[in-house]
Amino acid sequence: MSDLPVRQGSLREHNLGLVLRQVASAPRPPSRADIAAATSLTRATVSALVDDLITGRLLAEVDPAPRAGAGRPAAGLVLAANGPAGLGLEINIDYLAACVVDLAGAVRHHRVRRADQRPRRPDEVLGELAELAATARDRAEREGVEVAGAAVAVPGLVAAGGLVRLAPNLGWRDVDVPARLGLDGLTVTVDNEANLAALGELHTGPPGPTSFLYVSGEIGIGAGIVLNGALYRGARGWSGELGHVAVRPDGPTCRCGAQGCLEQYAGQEAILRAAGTADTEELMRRAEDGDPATHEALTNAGTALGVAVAGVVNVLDLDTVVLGGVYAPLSSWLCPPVEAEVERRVLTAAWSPVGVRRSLLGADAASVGAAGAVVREIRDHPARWLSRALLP
Amino acid sequence: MSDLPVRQGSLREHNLGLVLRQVASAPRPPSRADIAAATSLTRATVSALVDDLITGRLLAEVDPAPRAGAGRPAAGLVLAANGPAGLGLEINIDYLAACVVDLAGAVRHHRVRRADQRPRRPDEVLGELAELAATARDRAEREGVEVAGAAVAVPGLVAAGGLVRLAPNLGWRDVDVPARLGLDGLTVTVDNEANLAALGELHTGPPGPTSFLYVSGEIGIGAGIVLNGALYRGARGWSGELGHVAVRPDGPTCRCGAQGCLEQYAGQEAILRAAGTADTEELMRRAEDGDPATHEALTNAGTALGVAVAGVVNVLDLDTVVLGGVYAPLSSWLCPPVEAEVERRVLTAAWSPVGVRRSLLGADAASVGAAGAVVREIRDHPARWLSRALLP
DNA sequence: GGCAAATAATTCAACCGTTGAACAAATCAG
DNA sequence: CTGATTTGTTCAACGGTTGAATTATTTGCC
Repeated sequence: MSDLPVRQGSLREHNLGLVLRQVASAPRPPSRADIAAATSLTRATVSALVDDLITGRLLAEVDPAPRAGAGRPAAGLVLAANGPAGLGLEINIDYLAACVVDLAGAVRHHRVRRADQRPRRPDEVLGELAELAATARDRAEREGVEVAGAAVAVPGLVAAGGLVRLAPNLGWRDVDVPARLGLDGLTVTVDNEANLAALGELHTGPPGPTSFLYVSGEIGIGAGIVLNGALYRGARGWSGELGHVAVRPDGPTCRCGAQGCLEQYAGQEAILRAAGTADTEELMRRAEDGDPATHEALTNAGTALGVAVAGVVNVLDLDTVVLGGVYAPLSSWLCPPVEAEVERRVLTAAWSPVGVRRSLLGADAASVGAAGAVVREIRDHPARWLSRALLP
Repeated sequence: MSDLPVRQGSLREHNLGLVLRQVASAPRPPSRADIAAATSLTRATVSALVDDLITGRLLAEVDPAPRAGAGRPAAGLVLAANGPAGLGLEINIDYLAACVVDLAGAVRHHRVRRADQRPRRPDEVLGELAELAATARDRAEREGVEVAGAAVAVPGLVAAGGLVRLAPNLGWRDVDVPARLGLDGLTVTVDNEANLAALGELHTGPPGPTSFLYVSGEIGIGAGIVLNGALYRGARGWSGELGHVAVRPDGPTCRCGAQGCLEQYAGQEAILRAAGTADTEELMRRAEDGDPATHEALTNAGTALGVAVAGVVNVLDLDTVVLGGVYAPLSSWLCPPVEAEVERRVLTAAWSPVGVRRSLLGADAASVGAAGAVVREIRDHPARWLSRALLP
């Protein structure tokens, strides 16, 4: 219940977004008349709105598709490929990533630099990330797309203004990411890695479920929660701490101080320890070779994960669970036990099944999701972009 | 992202609601000028909107409050006490209830009829509830308020259209409540008891937290989830099954088939069994007398509840937990162990505390919340009511 | 007691965005 | 070439908000 007054201009803002989303979700380039029919706006209104969107470089006309029957050929409308684009950045334990996604959702640039970030100081890390960002922006603008904003994915808790309150596995505390990145003139938002990955998953591929849990397995275990097509961030923005849900209340003590946290059973380190190896690549190989000890370790982790996930699904009534991060490549072994626990423990599972599947985007989910979040913001509120785009 | 077109009339609809909510949330009757200042609408616009709302019997003018200084006295605006009202009904294991709440939120009528509903057939129960509803409606209309709709609180899972899919403790399955109630001409909605109680809690007293978990302890344990001031119902409307969250994955078998569900540790029957009594009144007496066995039973139940609640808070980042149902009168003994577990297990609790408190409305939460939900619907979408009110 | 100042509410022309109908543009079928 | 058909634009009308001017009603002061 947004308690803001609504003036005449708000009509325009809303309907601009409506038309834009209509183009975005259409299976083939729609005509102005198609949009009018789909939205129940008038053709006159749609024409006026489309004119604004074309001059604002958000839409473009394409050659008329060959039509059957009589009538003037329709001009197809598509999201502009040379309009504004989003810059997505990711800081993770063992790599940095940058990518550019255009308004149509295409990944125009993507680069990952692998290195353990834990021994480095925040300034070093952010300096290198700024370099990655600069080259990504440069490449993109040489292709004719203008980077309109940036989003940074971080494995930690983020407070208002982009302050990283705590990133335990990086050893960061109270780091002001936007200030130290220094991307001049670009608005920079910072968000939890699981949140942005969940958004990436939400907007990738054909329209899927609009309420789901994205579980991001890394050193810690985070979760992004999408409810009714919108990311839920929590009362203070710190939702998704799935790794510290209790699986056994009197289990081993976690580094957070509590006992029996999920992280102690299904965190990356716990799985490696149980499987008797120190390397995820090696774990994958052993699992593929059918090593029994590895399979047992993965089944136990999946069972613990399933207990925690079932609790969340019981409370939130979600129909889909997506496994991402390091869980994605391991999903063949993790999904079955997770599914079994969910099936057993979710009250409503009997008559409405809960799907458990691996992430579609895999390791790129967070950076692509971050860039996608920037363009999605423009797509949902085109008026802001239009008023800014007309100044220069 | 509501994908509906916005026409001129939508402006009016939104701004009517805006003005109405402004009056509702003001500490004292505001003038038209006050509303204009608060909403940044023009005084001219506010006047026009208020005129519509007064002729629609949603607002009323009161005598000007004595003002300091010069100037024409302002006419105060209040929510109409003789306008539309909501009828709230509740079916619970051991009582039926009906109440009427007017637009201003005042409880104009309230009646509870205690009797064990478990041995009775749904038709009998709904027949008696219809009687209660009829007298409530009669009383209300004799006072000059028009009952505009009804909402029914049920301890079970409700599907679209008011079909009670499953109410395990009543022994109901697939009962079409609106059809069998037969309140002619009244739109009847049905919802889970915990959901409506959570709404009641949200709108009672001074504006409180907008994201919280309402825990309803009865024979089963349900939860109503309020996120950002709105009830979250889940992907299919079956959220809040807190009672079947696993506390100990290998604990005793629950009647749902799974093991170690919270209900087995903190359900009403489990508490009574552990305390060695069969009656809640007796339990209360023993607790107040300081009986050690009773205290231990309550502490153990509170600890189990705390483990489950901490998991939910970790995932959803809520700042408040409200204990309702039978937990409300027991809250003196339940809150401390719940708080202790939340403090220990919620990662962010260290720097942003989570409040645990008893329900303000107590046993009336669900019926009052149901009636409140009806008037809230009118308050949030006054245009619908206005267009209907002008017909007769 | 009368008058100026102050505040509340209403009136009215102007403006903005959508509507609906009329019209121009572009193609196909015969 | 002509009529049918569909797309897209133009334009007067309409609904809703704005802002300034006007009316209404009180207090304070001489």
